Amino acid sequence: MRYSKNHKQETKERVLKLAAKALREEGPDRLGVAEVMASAGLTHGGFYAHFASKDDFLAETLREVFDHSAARLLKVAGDLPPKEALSAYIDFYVSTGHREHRGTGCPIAALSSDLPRQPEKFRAEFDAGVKRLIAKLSEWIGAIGLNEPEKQAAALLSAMMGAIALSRAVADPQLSDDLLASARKGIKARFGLAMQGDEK
Amino acid sequence: MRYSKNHKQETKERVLKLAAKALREEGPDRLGVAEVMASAGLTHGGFYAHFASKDDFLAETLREVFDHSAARLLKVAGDLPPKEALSAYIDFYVSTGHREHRGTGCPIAALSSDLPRQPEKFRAEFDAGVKRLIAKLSEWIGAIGLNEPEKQAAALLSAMMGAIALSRAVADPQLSDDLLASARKGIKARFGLAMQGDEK
DNA sequence: TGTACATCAGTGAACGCGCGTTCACTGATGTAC
DNA sequence: TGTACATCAGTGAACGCGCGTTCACTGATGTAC
Repeated sequence: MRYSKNHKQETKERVLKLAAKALREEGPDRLGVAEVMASAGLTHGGFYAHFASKDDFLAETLREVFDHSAARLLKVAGDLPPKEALSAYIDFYVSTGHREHRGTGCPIAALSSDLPRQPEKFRAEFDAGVKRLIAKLSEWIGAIGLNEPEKQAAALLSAMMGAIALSRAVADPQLSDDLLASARKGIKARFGLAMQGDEK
Repeated sequence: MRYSKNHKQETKERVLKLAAKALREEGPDRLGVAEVMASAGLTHGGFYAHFASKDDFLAETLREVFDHSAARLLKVAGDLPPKEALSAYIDFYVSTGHREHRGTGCPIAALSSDLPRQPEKFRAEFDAGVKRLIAKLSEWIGAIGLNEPEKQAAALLSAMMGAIALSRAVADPQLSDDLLASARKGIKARFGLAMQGDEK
């Protein structure tokens, strides 16, 4: 089966796109090579025509995930002035919608406790993604006049991802909802942001 | 080898104690039956004399972990008045010491992103542990006069566990340190608690 | 007090299974003539 | 324009390995006589 020039690359991108979702849903350990190839309509043998190893594949997938997340941030808050952007992103992040869609959400919230157990390549990609997000948050925080914006951005991110991670970890829906609402309120208050159209 | 009356129970407790550490370090999926038995000086075959299945074993181990965590909370802050207790516990939790010792730290921070992928039994044990901790935090928060103490306690816990989880997830030590310090500062400020002997 | 027996915590070989990885092969299509 | 050939993305059987689980067996010790 010989195909057009960029057929191979198209296949790889299709596999990566499917893997991006599966990685966040199942985590790096449970995500299987055969499974992700099958989801793309391929057999597992072809995997190594695209990736040198599962480790390499996971690192590439994580990069794809962070790229997509960064694009989404711009879509949600890219055109807004800093204060509104920060507020909109917090509302977008600390939400029941985000909680419910692990496969398309932030990889930091979905994979945090997997990271200490992953190989260096994966962790390096994770660090790069985290730093990119902190840089963006830091821009907004600096622009609204707060000091030590980088450090505050890191703390903000840890509070947001903690809220989503814990809201997914608990099985009790009432506790999960309350936790999310209360965390969002607390986080926004800390940055002097109003509650816009928020329940409670 | 017939032993004294409670020999079997002693063995089980020894296995659970070792598993408690391994569970937090390796996570429920990577933790192996044979491995934990070997760490107790036993062979894997004997495992099923103590546990009905790996799932049952994991749930029992998680309960053991939460019991130990609850005891530790009392040791750290049990005798203090509410405001000091809250402050001491936050300092204890959001610390580099806690970050560095996954195997003996809080299971919520160590396992959060594993939970959505775990069986119901494990998740039920996790919920029970989370609720117990929130109840304790809620007591302190209520006692210092803040309103909606349960919801605030849940948000507090999510901020604390997020700080530890992210500080472990990133590989860059500088970022990890800064993040922890900044998160601790923000969390304590939110609850009107002073920085006692804190760097910066 | 001494002997024979029953108990049962723990052993270790074996099982089926899914995993990541390898590799000889296939066969549709672009290219050369 | 038509035919022969080279290419190479993808196939599928096979590999070694570690996993959770089962089970016939062992042998030191408490108990019965």
